[in-house]
Amino acid sequence: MDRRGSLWPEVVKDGFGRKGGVGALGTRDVGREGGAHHTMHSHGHRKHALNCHRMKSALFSVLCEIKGKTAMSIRHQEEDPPDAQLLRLDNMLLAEGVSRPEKRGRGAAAGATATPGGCPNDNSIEHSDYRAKLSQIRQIYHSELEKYEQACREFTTHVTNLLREQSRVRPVSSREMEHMVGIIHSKFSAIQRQLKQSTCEAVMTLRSRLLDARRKRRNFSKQATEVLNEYFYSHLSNPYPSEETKEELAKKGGITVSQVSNWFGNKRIRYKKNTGKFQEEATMYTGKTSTATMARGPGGQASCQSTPSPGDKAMTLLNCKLSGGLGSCGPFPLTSGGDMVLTLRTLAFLQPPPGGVCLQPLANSSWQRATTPQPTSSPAGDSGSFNSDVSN
DNA sequence: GCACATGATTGCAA
DNA sequence: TTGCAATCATGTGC
Repeated sequence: MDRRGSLWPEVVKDGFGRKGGVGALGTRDVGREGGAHHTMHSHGHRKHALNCHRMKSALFSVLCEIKGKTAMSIRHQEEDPPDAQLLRLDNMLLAEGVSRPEKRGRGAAAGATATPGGCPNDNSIEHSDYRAKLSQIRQIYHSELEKYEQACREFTTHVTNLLREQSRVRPVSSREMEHMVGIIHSKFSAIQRQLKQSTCEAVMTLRSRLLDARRKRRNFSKQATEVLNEYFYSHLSNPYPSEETKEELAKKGGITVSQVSNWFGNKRIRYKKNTGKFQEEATMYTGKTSTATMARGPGGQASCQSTPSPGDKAMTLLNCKLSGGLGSCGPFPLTSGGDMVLTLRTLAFLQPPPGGVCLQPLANSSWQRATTPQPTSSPAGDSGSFNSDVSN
């Protein structure tokens, strides 16, 4: 990263090595002043000799004349157009949260969550990785920027001092000084631009690796799947968890709320498409929950949302019966005490109320035929349309 | 390598 | 905004 080493001589050359006697004389003199080849004594002696030289005034006027000519070229170099690329880089670094100083906690996360396709609730490993690496990039960027700025300040002071020194033997206008400072700044800003560009590239690479790989997925843990399935099958008549429930499920499963939403979206549609395929799973989970309910006893559930509604169980049971034939229950284990209770509850539930009102929870299960209406007589083996049969 | 499972994304409609 | 449906892309078991 030794850009300073290559830049400094370049600027010096650009500033002092210009064609013409003035620059040549000045450079040589100043160069020696800054160097260690000559003693201060001999240096002062030369200066004195120069100032007392009888030709000094004549030489000075010649220098002024030449200066007048070179000033024109200076004028031509002024007023660079604003750098659009630098602006873009600045904007991007600002947007990525690199330009502004690092904030702790939420501030640091903001950069990551503002990304397209990023999930606001996503605390995945990838995102924490991203934030950590972005933080590293930010630190490097700021330390390098600080270094360059300091170097720029030092060098500007250095050159200004040299020019002041030179102004004793040659005409150095304040305009020329400003011009020289401008050159230095432009050189340093070129370096800064390079730094910004590299930083942008690093951020883009990081993003493409960790954030934009949106389709990267990992299967949920067994626990997460179980939590979700338990809820789904125990609320089969209305598998639409509320926001609070989603949060609860997310917490239980160690996943995000949006992942819970995705999962339920996928599950509903896949269950609806192929109910038969999910029979075993349904049986397993409803069996589980009913056993759990039995073990806990009535009222054992803290949340009524987690308690399987009779309608759900009835539906699962009927699903089972219809797919396996009314005489047998296929894989559904009717031998356990819990399932006996379940059957009784189901039968009790299926009793039409005195007012003759339709079975409410089962009516809710119309989600399965909400958008793709199922025919009243379903094909053999497809028990997905039984709800309409029952509720009718 | 293939088929299937599954989480994520996208476009659309209500 | 939410959910559905289709689709994509990756994981997994064989």
